Amino acid sequence: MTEIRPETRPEARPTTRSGGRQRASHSLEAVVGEAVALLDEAGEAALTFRALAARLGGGVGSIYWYVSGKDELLARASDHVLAGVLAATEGAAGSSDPVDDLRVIAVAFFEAVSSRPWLGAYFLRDVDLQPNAVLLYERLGQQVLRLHLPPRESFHAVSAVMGYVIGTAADLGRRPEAAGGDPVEHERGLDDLVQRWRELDPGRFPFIRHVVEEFAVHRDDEQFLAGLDLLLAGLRLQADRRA
Amino acid sequence: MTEIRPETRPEARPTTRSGGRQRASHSLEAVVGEAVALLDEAGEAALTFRALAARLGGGVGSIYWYVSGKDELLARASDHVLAGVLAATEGAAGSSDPVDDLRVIAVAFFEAVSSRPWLGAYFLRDVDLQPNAVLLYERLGQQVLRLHLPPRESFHAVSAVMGYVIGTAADLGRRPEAAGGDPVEHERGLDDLVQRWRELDPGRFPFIRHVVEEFAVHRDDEQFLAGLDLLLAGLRLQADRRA
DNA sequence: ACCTGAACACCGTTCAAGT
DNA sequence: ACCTGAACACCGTTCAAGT
Repeated sequence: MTEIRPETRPEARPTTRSGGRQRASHSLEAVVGEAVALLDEAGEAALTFRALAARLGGGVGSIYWYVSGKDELLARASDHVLAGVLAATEGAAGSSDPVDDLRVIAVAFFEAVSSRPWLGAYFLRDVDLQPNAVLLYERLGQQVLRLHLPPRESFHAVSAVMGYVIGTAADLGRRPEAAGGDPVEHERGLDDLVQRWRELDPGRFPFIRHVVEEFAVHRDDEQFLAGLDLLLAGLRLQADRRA
Repeated sequence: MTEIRPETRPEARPTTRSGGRQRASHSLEAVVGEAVALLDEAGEAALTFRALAARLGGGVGSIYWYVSGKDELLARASDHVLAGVLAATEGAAGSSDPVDDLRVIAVAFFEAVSSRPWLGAYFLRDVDLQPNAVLLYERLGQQVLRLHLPPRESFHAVSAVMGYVIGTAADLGRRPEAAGGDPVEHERGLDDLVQRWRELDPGRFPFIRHVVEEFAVHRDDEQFLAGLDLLLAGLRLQADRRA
């Protein structure tokens, strides 16, 4: 996954005045960039106006000069990350199979969201603040366009892919290792759960008993891909029927 | 959708002592029930320990006798709602088509989550606190079991359906009318967006131009069903191949 | 065994005052 | 035009004190 992060950390530039006192100087880019850095390093709970201000080397109040509040900050942070997804899928529309291309974009999108559980909740909330989200929507859609489905089916197909990506990513991403939690402790908790599920009554829980060993060894990314491929198989079927 | 809510609002029972002073008396059921009522009436932001205590007619501290904190309260609230989904899908395993039955359960699940955007984030977070979530998972799984897929495919199929349901529901449910916002104002904002999208450059945004009129008239539930049917079509295909 | 509510350590947001 | 930081109105959580 391509990270969008300025090469030079956007430090607050202390403008030294003749005499002595310093004032920090920011920019929207610096505010949003540091917010994403804070989120990536320490998770959603760590993004505080006080913590962000400290990182920027200034006061809390100055952040409000650039964003109207925390909602807008997170909306912009979300779009900032999406710029990386767009960059990573720049040439993804090249293959002869539109569904394959759709898949590549969906995977890049998934990778960005699953390591950032907060992203899904703010994706495409405010179109004005999130031009990259609109571009990503359009890029997913352009692959579907090549299937020559009617508008209604085209709209539904892209909505379905986005819903699946965000839902699965948020679901898998909220596990401790994705946030700042201890992976070892998480692994132990998962083993405990598997052990208890192995001992469930097969009469009452035939399904869990049927899949528990798969659950024990599953990998999140494979689980995501398997479901995505079911969805895309359904889409292919629909496209073939229409053709 | 079937609501699980006690017929008699679980008022705090003031235990009158001879002499005069009263003390509220709660129960886990009352605490969780009132939490869900508060969430349903006024949204996630309204669920405050102070507001909940006032509703229960007691002090803030007493809530901590029943739950360890806000996370556990929301996990239990989530499971409380899921009891309704289970009740509503009690006889859903009766048809001759397992995928149809899977669909019925998924729809009931979707209805519960889309009107409660907070639910998805807490679904199946803590298996010990959420027996109904496990039962719902098992019930979805039992339909898949009838397709006689290998464990790995079975596991992936149920994971995919759950991911899609939660993702789409959270996405659609965060629109203002689902929370406590003004539906009229929301409608106006949507009209504005549609108008701006109609004027986008067709060279740069061919997909959005292709679907904008569908977007303008779309209904959330139909959008959900269309995507679900794509996923289920893929699942059917997989089951047929294996047979 | 269970309830109370003041107190604590945080939040996001505002705003008069600065430069 | 932009930055500052004290102040405000909230939070979730704790805990000594009650019954």
